[in-house]
Amino acid sequence: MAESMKGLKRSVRCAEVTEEMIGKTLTLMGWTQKRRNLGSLIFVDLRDRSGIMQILFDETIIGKEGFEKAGSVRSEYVLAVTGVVQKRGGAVNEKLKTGTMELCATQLRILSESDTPPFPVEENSQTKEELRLKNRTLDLRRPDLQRNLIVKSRVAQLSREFMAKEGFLEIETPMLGKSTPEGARDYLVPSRIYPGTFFALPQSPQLYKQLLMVAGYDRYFQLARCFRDEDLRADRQPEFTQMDMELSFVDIDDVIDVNERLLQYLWKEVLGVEIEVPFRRMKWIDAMNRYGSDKPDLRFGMELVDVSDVVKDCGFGVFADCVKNGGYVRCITVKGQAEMPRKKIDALVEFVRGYGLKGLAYIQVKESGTKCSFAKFMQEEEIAALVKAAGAQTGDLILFGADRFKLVSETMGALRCHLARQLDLIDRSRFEFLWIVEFPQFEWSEEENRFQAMHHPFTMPMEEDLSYLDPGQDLSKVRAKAYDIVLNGAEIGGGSVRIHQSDIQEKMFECLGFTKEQAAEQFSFLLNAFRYGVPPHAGLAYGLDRVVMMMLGLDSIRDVIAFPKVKDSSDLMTQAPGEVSPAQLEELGISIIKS
RNA sequence: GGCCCAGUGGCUCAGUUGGUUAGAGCGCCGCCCUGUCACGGCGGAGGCCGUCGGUUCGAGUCCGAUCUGGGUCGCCA
Repeated sequence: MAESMKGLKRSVRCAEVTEEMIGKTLTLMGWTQKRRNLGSLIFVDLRDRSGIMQILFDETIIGKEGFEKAGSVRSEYVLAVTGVVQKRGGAVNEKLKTGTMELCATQLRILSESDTPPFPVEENSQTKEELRLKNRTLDLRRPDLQRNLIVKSRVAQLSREFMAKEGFLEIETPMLGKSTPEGARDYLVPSRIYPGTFFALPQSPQLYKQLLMVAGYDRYFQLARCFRDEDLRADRQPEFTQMDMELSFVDIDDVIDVNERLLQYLWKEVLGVEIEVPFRRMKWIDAMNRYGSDKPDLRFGMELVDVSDVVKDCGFGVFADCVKNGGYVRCITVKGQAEMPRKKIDALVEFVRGYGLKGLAYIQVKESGTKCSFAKFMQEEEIAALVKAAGAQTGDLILFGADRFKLVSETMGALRCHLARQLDLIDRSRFEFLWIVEFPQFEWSEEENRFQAMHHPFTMPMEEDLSYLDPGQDLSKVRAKAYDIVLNGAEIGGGSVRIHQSDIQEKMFECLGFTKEQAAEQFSFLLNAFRYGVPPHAGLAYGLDRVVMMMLGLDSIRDVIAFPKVKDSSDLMTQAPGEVSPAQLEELGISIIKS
């Protein structure tokens, strides 16, 4: 039978008991982690979000009735225990903060009983995530998830403090907005007043924060919930939080400066880690060439080498033809892996095929001689030239890919990361921050057969490239004043200097294939606002969840979100999304087509 | 939408080339135990192997489909 806590007040959290409290009478409340019944002594590990405190039940002290009650306690029962803090009679438990002490109970109340939990509530759970997510409240009791969410709370708190000190105002922007054509799929919310019309949940507060700059708020900051109806990944949820900011009268360096100091502050305060500023900066094109990624992991080397020039006239048709057709041949040298067995190499070939690369050629620079997978097409000197160009030494394995720029670069970049993980080349304790700058303004969309904005249509082109900002020019030459902040191979944030001149904005829409009418229809509110005096402005947004995930070295974003969605964007715990009543649908003027 | 991995008692797993009553550890239940903290001892309950169909004398084990979860490509301005 559950008892009331009437008349009791919790003194401290379980692991907040200190040795100074020895001799004092305290009341602790929490969940039963473990019960050890020795017959005439019962030990209970009482747990709350602070940690664990051992409770001792001794029949000679608590009496027969209390002792019997203690005997009925099971895992996850919620207890209120009053007792005296004392040194442990037995050995000290080094694993616990409170391991030298125990609470000798004089009174016990069972505030709530518990069914036997479907899986153990413990750190480093081995239980399948599906079961944990179905019982998320139990899962959230686990110390590692509690730590993650506590860190996230602290990051949010410290960011607010820091930004306030820097003169940023926290201003909320709407959740119910207007659907915009480019970008991710929107989550839509039907309007009841105007049947057939819809609000869209924000993919980011982008336009609102620009309007706040136009309105003169100067420096804006917000922890903004954002929504994107796209497929999930280990580091991507449809619903996430941006740490979003925008500044007026600034250029790139001002934004970078304040953000480097913010990150430095967070890492110091949360992890006690000193990170050096300024961070390295790398041009997008260099990142693609050297790492095959716009978010390179700098914790290890194994850079890509372009050997297109070396092989353009070689006998191996795959390589030579690729280069002749405007493609590239790129390789990575894997130190000390010349003896990698065929089976493992085949697995790597399978890996790159997943990215669309047709194959992987290789050279094994062995003690006994060089073994080349395409030797029959090559002269010996040609192979030697390749080995030299790759910078390989005896004992190394060189892997080659050949294809269009983007495909071969990104695939070899992915292979680089894959191998680093497989060969355990990554120092998990390091934090390698990096700014990627000078992104292309436009990206060619095969699907739509037109250029699209790589960042978004409000991003300022680099001044020196403005002459190319014209539908008649080669738009691929335009670079953007955009920047991403990358940490250990993950994009944790990004932003740009925005266009604040209507003529450039109009050109931009023109380049993206918007007619004047379309632009006006979609963005009239922005364009109107821009008629009345726009300050130069720039901003940046972090994925808060991802920042915390990287901070803690976690592999899954679900571990920093209390109630995450699973792969198909549903919620295993609430079963959302769910059907709604016909009456609700009718009110909204919506009919469902059953397929 | 494609590809890959997993699905066996409450949990984590093992199940040999398809062959008699499907195993282990933990957990759970009962009894015993004064210093445990992975407590210990004794005893016990609990699964028809995600689902459907097929091959076979016979399937957890082979084949097909499907469901669920994970990873990934596409997608994510």
